[in-house]
Amino acid sequence: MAEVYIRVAEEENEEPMEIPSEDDGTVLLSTVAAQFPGACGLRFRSPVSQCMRGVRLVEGVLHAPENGWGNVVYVVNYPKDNKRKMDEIDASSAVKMKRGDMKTSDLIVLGLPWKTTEQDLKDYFSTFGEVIMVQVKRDAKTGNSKGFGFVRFTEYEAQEKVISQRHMIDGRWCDCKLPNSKVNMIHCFYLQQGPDEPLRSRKVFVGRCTEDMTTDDLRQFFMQYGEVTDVFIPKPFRAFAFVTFADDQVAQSLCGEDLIIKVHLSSIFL
DNA sequence: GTTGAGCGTT
Repeated sequence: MAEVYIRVAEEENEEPMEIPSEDDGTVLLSTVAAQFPGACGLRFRSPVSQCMRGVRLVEGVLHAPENGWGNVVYVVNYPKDNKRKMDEIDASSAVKMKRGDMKTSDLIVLGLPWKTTEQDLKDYFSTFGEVIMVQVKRDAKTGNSKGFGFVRFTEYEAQEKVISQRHMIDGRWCDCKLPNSKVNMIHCFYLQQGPDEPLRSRKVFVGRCTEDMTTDDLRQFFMQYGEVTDVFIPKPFRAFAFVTFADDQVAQSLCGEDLIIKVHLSSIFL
């Protein structure tokens, strides 16, 4: 599919702005967010059903509806009641993504041979990029290696490459990972909450479902509120479903709402 | 003087 421009506006009846697609016909959410800070998705009015429909969003990539993007005006979705906060989050993450200057982290190196020294580590990892720190963890008394260590690169690209593969170091296969401490920090960043806060639910209960509702129906419907990461419908039919969003705030905002889905009325609870 | 999933004295 060739590059096209899709028409996007804050509201249905407002002057649309043309946003470029990628070579494969998809549109990046980051491209939309560059013009509409805080955007979390797109929706449009189906010419057939006259209902608003969500645009499929998977990991930041917006996918065209069945018959292509067409000439309809796409309307920007914002996280409900949370525009300001998302502005800040998106701005900071967008800057990091665009400039490619994501900060590197120490990486834990697991499975090192007992004999491996820090010089060995530096020599090995320097083939991936500039190394700014290596450590081999040792027993304080004996000085024996504990069989693991840490490494840090200057370039984020080198870090990604190193994490993505296994490493043969001095005759043993080793793994490089983000240390748990950092993984927790990253989780907190994406969940927009502190490490001590109780986990906020990203999943809503959808009551009064009808048997003709498919997971795709529910996904299409709820995408207008934010990125849907999972839809679960119990089998056999039990008249309810669970919909999980990428953003817990979207889930919170839908709590208590009554929504018309495929003509029927469903009630939303957490 | 050993070992083989894990998570960092400064």
